[in-house]
Amino acid sequence: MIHRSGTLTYSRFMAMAKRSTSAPLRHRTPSLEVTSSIVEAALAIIGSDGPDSVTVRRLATEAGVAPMSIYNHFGDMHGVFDAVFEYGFTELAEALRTSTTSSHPVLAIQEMGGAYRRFALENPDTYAVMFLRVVPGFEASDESFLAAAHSFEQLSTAVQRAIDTQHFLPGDAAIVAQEIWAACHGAVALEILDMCAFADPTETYSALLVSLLRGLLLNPAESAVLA
Amino acid sequence: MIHRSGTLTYSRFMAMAKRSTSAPLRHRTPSLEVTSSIVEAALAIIGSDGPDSVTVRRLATEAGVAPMSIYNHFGDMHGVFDAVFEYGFTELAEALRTSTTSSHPVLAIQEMGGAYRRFALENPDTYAVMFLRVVPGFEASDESFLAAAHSFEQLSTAVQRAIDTQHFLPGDAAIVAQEIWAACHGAVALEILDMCAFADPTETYSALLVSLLRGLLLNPAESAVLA
DNA sequence: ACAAACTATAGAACGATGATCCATAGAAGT
DNA sequence: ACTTCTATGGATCATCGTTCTATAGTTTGT
Repeated sequence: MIHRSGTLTYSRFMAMAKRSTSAPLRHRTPSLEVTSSIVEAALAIIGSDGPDSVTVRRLATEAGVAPMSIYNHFGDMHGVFDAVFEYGFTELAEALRTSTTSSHPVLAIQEMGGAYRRFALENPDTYAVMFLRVVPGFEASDESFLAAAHSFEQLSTAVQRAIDTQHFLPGDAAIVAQEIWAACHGAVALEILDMCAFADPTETYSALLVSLLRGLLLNPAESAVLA
Repeated sequence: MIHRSGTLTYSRFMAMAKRSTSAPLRHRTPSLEVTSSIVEAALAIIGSDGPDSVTVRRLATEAGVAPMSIYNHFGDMHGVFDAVFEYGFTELAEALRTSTTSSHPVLAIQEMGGAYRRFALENPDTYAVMFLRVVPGFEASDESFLAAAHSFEQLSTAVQRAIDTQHFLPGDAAIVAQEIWAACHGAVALEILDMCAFADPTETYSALLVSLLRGLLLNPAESAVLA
């Protein structure tokens, strides 16, 4: 019986070529590079073709690594996504940290909100790994949640400052920060999902920030400073 | 070589039993029931084991239907999820429509926000199909988006009323409704994803509604009526 | 310097998945 | 009653994550 062969892809060609060489000639990637090259390849695939396209075989090919190395270094595919998750939140924390140019506590939060959306729109698929359930069965590890918590702290301290300086109504900074985070996430998520059919996403986002911040102000009249 | 057999599940037992019967004895499900039974089975599986567990074979088994019927009726698996998507938004629209008991326009919106969260928490996995990207590659059809739009209209008309009665600041009702929707979705999404480590979700949600509505009020002092 | 422990390698293999094809036969419309 | 439609059940395909195997390159301890 003749097995019907599929299309001849480049990887198949390479596999056949390697098989035909008489000398074994295995190349071994240095141990320290393996982990980072796998994560970088994953980020590249996520960015170009989306998280669904990150398969063991393709990831190994694009990282220049054996499929088994993924299991050696990350346990399973979820481990790779966990690394992506953690990396994403590290980047997000950095983006939030460097976003505040204003000395005004409320304006600083507004700028932070802008940086949040910018990050999401620049890395929509990474954002989807972090905040949507695009990877079936994946749940972030405790260590990765620490990175997420670090992102949250950036906002939380800014909120605390706004409360301490009596710009915001007195209250629990954690709850207020969570309110702002939820609002920003919701707007960005709907935008990425393309569920803003009836309103311009950019306009909605800035309006939402202004509305929410106005509601949090001790003196709502102060909202005039919010551009 | 002895093939190591897996656990003997009920479906396996049934499959073996069927295979051993000599008479064909096919039963045919009436055409009209097939579609609904498939969707109902999908909803049942989603509710009990999550969207990932909805496979062609299991869905066919639990719906009492041949695997091919799924393709005959829905084209592919995405078609089934599209039906779930549409059904979910139909239910959501109904939940929002029947939620407003108050005659006060702003309180009505607040009640609607409560109904939104209640729906999401009662059907978290259906909500995930609607608002998270839990089904790889699935995108809702245009018809299903109409159902989603109908849900949005419930909120949009309530917002228009709050603007017309001069409770809210003057502005585009679509944008304001989108702001509220985004905030509610964001809070609920983070709660379902269990990313509210530092603040109680229930407290955060009601606080977010109050803060945002206060920011939207023509006279923020009126926010005292928001419980 | 040499031996042992570690781990990356290629490749086959397994079970489960979505999807397609097929001939048969029951249900529905004329 | 006859024709058309379509559900059935089973085989089949490619691809997926994962595991196993033997081999061999790298690192480390003595």
